[in-house]
Amino acid sequence: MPSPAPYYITTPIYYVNDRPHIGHCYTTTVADAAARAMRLIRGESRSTFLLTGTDEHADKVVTSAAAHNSTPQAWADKHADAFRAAFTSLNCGFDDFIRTTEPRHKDKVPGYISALLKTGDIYKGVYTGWYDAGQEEYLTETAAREANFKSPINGKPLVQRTEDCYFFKLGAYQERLLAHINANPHFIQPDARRQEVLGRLRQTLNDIPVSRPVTDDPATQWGVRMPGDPANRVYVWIDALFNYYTTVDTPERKHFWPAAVHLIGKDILWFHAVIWPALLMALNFPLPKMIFGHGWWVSEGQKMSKSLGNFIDLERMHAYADAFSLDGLRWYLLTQGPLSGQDADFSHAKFIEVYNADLANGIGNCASRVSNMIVKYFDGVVPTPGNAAALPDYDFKAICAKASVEYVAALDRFDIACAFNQASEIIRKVDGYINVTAPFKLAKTVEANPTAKQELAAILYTCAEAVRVASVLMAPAMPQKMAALWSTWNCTPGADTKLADLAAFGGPCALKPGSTVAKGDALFMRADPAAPIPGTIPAPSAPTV
RNA sequence: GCCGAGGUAGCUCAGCUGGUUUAGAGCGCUGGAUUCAUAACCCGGAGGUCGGCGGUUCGAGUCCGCCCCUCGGCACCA
Repeated sequence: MPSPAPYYITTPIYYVNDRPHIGHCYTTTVADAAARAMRLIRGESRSTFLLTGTDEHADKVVTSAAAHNSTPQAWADKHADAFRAAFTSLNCGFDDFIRTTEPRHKDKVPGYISALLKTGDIYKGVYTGWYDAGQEEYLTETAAREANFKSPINGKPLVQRTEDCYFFKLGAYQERLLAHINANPHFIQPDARRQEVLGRLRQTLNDIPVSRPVTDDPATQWGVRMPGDPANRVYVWIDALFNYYTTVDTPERKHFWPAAVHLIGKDILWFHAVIWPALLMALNFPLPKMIFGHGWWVSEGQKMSKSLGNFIDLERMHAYADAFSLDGLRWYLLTQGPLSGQDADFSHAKFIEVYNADLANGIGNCASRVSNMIVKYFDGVVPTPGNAAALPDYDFKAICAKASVEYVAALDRFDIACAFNQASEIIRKVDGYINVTAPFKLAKTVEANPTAKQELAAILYTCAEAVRVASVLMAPAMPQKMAALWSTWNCTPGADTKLADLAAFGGPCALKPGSTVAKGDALFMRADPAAPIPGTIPAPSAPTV
C-alpha cells in the first residue's frame, strides 16, 4: 500500500525575546489542529510533520541578555523554553522545535548561502543608507525623511554611510514569482493577502541586502557568518527563513519538502511570499504549496497594546482554559479566529455565546441526552441498530458522509472553521431527529407495543452513532474532550485509523451493539454570561455586614 | 499621497459572471411546543430603504458614475 502523501506544516519561528501571547498561541494552535486533522485523514501519524521553534539570532538577544546579566545563549534557552512550555500547556503537539542557534540549523545555512554565492544570486556590493551613529543602526529612506534626517533618539544629524554588503538578486526572480502566483491561486492565502502581494509586485523589485557587518560590538558578533567572509554575517531574517528547510534537510525527513503550508501572521507576509520563494527558486528547490497569512486578534474590539493593558497573554488564556476547559478555548480560537482576510475579536461575551451554543448546548448536551436515554432504556448497553423509520431529512449515513467530504475539502483550502462546523451540523441534525422521533415518548409504550422497543433501539443507536461521527470530526480541535467522550462510550479509536473508516456512519469503527455506554460527566458545563471574566480581579464586593 | 478590500437583519457574515423565490444563514432577542437532556433541544416570528445620490436595462445588493464612511498594504520592519 502506498504511504500517504506527506503533509508538512510550519509555524513561524517566534522571536525569542517575546513573551508568549495569544498571537503565538493562536498560530500554533491552528497548526496543531490542522496537523491532527491531516493525520486523521491520512490514518498515519508519521505522514504529517508540524514544525515550530524560535528565531534567536537578533541583535537584541545579545543586548537583552547583557542587560539581564546573562549570556545570549542562556537568555535564548530560557525564552525558548517558555515558548515550548506555552505550546505544550495548550496541548499543541509539535513534531519538532527548531532553534536557529542549534548546530543542525546554523551549520547548514552557510551551505545554502555558498550555493547562492556560486551561482551569483548573492553577490558582494556596497550598501548606502542613513546611519544613526548614536544608535548604530540604519534608518530607511522614509524613516530618515520623516525624522528630518536627524536621529529620532538624540537629534543628531544622520550621516550617509556606505559599507560592504551582500545582496540577493531578488529582482531577477520577479517575473517567475509573478507567474507562479498567477498560476497557483492557492499559493498565497487568503485572497486578500494574495492581492496585497500582487499589488506590490507591480513595482520593480530591488535586490535586497542579506548580510550585516560584524564589528567590535558584541551584538554584531551573534549569528551566522557569511561563508568565507567573517567580517559579515547573514542577516537574521534570511537565517531565520531557512529553518523550514534545514529542519527537514536530513535523509529521514527529506520527503517532507516542499512544505504543504507555511502558516504565518500577516506582518511577515512579504518575507514568506516573496523573498523566501525567490531564495528557493534560486536554489532550485521546490516551493511550498501554500503561504497562509492570518490576521490579528483584537481584544474587546480594541487593538491590543501594552499601553492599553488589554493584551491577551498566556496567563489570561490559562484562566479561560481553567474556567471553560482548554478545549473550550481551543474551539473558540479555531472557529472564530482571524483566518479569513479580516481580524477577529476576542470578546468575552462572544466567547460565552460560542461556548454555550456550540459546546454546552451543542455536542455536550446532545451527547448527554443520548447517553442518558441509552442508560435509562437499555441499561447502558448500546442497542441493536435495526431499521429506524426512514426519514428523508435524517439519513445519517448520507449526512455523515457529506460532512466528511466537506470536512476534507475545507481543510484542503485551510478553512479550519468551516471544517469543524461540519461536526456541529451533524449535532444539529441529531437534536432535530430526537425531537421528530421522540424516543422518550416511545419508551413509554414499549410495554404494550412489542415492536416499539426495536424501534427505540434503532433510533437511539442512530443518534449515538451520529454523535460519535461528529466527535471524530471535532477531535483535532478538542482532543481531550473527545477522548473523554470516547472513554465513557467505549469507542476510543485505535491509533492510525483513517478518517474514512472512523467517520463512516455504521462503518468499521461504528459503535458496537452490546458494548456499554455511561452517562459520564457533562462534557461542557453551561457558562454563565454574568460570571466574572476569567483572569481579572473581581470588583470589590459591597460590605456584607 | 499611492495601491487594494469592504460597507446586506442587534451582532458575525452568505449572496459567482444582473431577472428561482415575497433578500438568506448562524448567534442574540421574542412567541409557542416539549421533557430524554446542561432552564438545554425543536418549531414560528421579528419585516433589514441590501452606505447615499444619479444612471444603464424590460429588470440591479448583483453593471456604470459621483459622494460619504470603515479597514488593510506601501519593502528590509522579527
